[in-house]
Amino acid sequence: MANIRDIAQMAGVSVTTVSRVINNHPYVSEEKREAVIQAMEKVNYQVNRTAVNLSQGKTHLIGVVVPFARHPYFGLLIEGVAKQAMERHYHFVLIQTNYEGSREWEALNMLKHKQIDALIICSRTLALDEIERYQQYGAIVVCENATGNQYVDSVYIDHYQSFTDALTYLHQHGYQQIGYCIGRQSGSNSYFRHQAYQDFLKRYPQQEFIFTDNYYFEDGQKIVDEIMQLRVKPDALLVSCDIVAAGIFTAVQNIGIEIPNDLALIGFDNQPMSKMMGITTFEVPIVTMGERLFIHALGEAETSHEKLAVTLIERKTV
Amino acid sequence: MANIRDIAQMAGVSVTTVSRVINNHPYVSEEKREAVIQAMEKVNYQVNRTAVNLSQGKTHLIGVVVPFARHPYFGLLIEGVAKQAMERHYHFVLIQTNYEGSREWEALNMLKHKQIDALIICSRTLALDEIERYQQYGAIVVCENATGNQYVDSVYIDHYQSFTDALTYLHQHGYQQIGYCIGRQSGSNSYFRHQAYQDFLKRYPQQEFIFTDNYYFEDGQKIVDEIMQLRVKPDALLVSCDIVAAGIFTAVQNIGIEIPNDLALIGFDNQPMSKMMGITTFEVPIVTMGERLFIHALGEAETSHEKLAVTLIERKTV
DNA sequence: TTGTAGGCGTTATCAC
DNA sequence: GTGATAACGCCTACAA
Repeated sequence: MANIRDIAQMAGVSVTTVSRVINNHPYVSEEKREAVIQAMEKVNYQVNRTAVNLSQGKTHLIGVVVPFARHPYFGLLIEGVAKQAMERHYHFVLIQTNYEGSREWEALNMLKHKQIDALIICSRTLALDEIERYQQYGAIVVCENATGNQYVDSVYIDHYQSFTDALTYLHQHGYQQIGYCIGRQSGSNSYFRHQAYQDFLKRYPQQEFIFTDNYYFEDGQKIVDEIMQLRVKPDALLVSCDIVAAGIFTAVQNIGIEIPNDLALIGFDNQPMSKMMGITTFEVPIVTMGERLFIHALGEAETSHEKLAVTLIERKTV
Repeated sequence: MANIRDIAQMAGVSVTTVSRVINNHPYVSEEKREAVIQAMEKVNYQVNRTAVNLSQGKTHLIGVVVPFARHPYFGLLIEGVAKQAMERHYHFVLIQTNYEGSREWEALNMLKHKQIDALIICSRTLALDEIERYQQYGAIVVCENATGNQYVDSVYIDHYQSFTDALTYLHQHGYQQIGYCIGRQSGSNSYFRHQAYQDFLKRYPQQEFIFTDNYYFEDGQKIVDEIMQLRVKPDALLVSCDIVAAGIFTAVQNIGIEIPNDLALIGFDNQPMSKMMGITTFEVPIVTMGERLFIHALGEAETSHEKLAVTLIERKTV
């Protein structure tokens, strides 16, 4: 494959001139430009991006860390990132961690080794102060409330507030035994939601119902099975993601539990599926969040920490 | 940031020696190795992968082209690719095309510009002979029957056969008005399925029912709406992906259509969701397919074209 | 076992 | 306008 020197020789100019025409820089006469273009076309010249990267000290690549790539929530987040990446002529390396710390380290090391320019961590298991240290190698953005942290940027929604709003809404509609379903128990976002739940329980004492490790549609069945084992059952459920809510909605139909009379449901994210099933949910601007994460990764955001608003969509499950 | 030369100087050795210890090459005395390691630790030395890439002419990166990253089918495919990539210390750049040709060109150009070593095309809209030409820049693997093509590798399942099997199975169970639901009409895999359907109709004449542009759960509702408009309705549906079948299954419950009596359903892929809902489906080894795609991309496959087997999982919707 | 020197393909800084 | 030439950071004959 021809390189820039070959082209220079063929066109009878210097590599500088060739570089200028490649990058549309000024100060090159029309004849020489023409000659260079001729030469490039003749041998089907293509720039080697690796060389450009080395020379510029940039890769035009950012890393995106997700626990599960095929979860609808992260799917939308990725979509947002991809959208901005494309517009700005960037690409991204997807790193699925399954919440294994070693994979997160690997992503961090890619930053260290200059394989990527910046890193977006959509969800993490490593401690934030471990992650912070890698900020010296490139921008790091997390998708959780990291307000006050001076090393990493963050884009997030106020999970405490939205959970509180949802609980209050259910309470106002007369529900008295409210539980919630979530993915993992640990994690920053889960923490805020749990806090909201605990604070709500202080105001309106009732039994606690928490269902954990729920990520996918089929986990809805699992939750319903668990509920059926209970002597005292919840009469309303806050479900951290729509697809699980849809699973509950479906699983419940065969066993004579009526929604919303016997059981109310509030989902999160406003995935298309919840619309079709008429599930009351919170609209979370996930795609926008992905886009903003990317903007922060490029260091083009005005503020370090950015909160996005959510809105309740009232449908038929409350 | 320190480079290999700095380390060499600090340790009082040559860059060659440093390179040797970095890459665990033989022929370096214990003392020198120790000195180098000391120096590296002292300044927290990290290799610059871009430089390694340029020097070796490899990026250790492969491109993965999908139309929609958050579709469950492609999600599983990506999972398979990711699995192998991790084991072999590769990473991958995800390119979502939305079936826009320009995005596919972009992926092809990444190969040309040596930003990636190889390219996996999970689904395409560009013509295969356009794609073929880029094979000179790196291995290209497609996820469709490309038997006989000498430029690109392929990993695929026999859609003609599985569709034929499914149609026959439905026929044997007494269904007489069989239709099918699919994503896009064009595309190689769709072509084979359509052929199977046409050939079946020749053997057992009946009205034709084809529902296109169905990708997600909510499209099930769309299909059911369309069916309700029909004077003559299908009594069985072959659905090219489980999630759509699940959507149909759900949409049908409110309008008094009984499954499988009024309408039989056969899905594809055996996604967890179909298990939960008891949907009869074909088990397609999607994750394995992703893994094999990766192996082919690395040029480590024994044959150029590889067919994977599918099996029918009988459940309650036929 | 070790080191020298050239190469990988660009970009960027000067001087002309 | 144009062109040497030195980075960028690493690898690898080849020589010693």
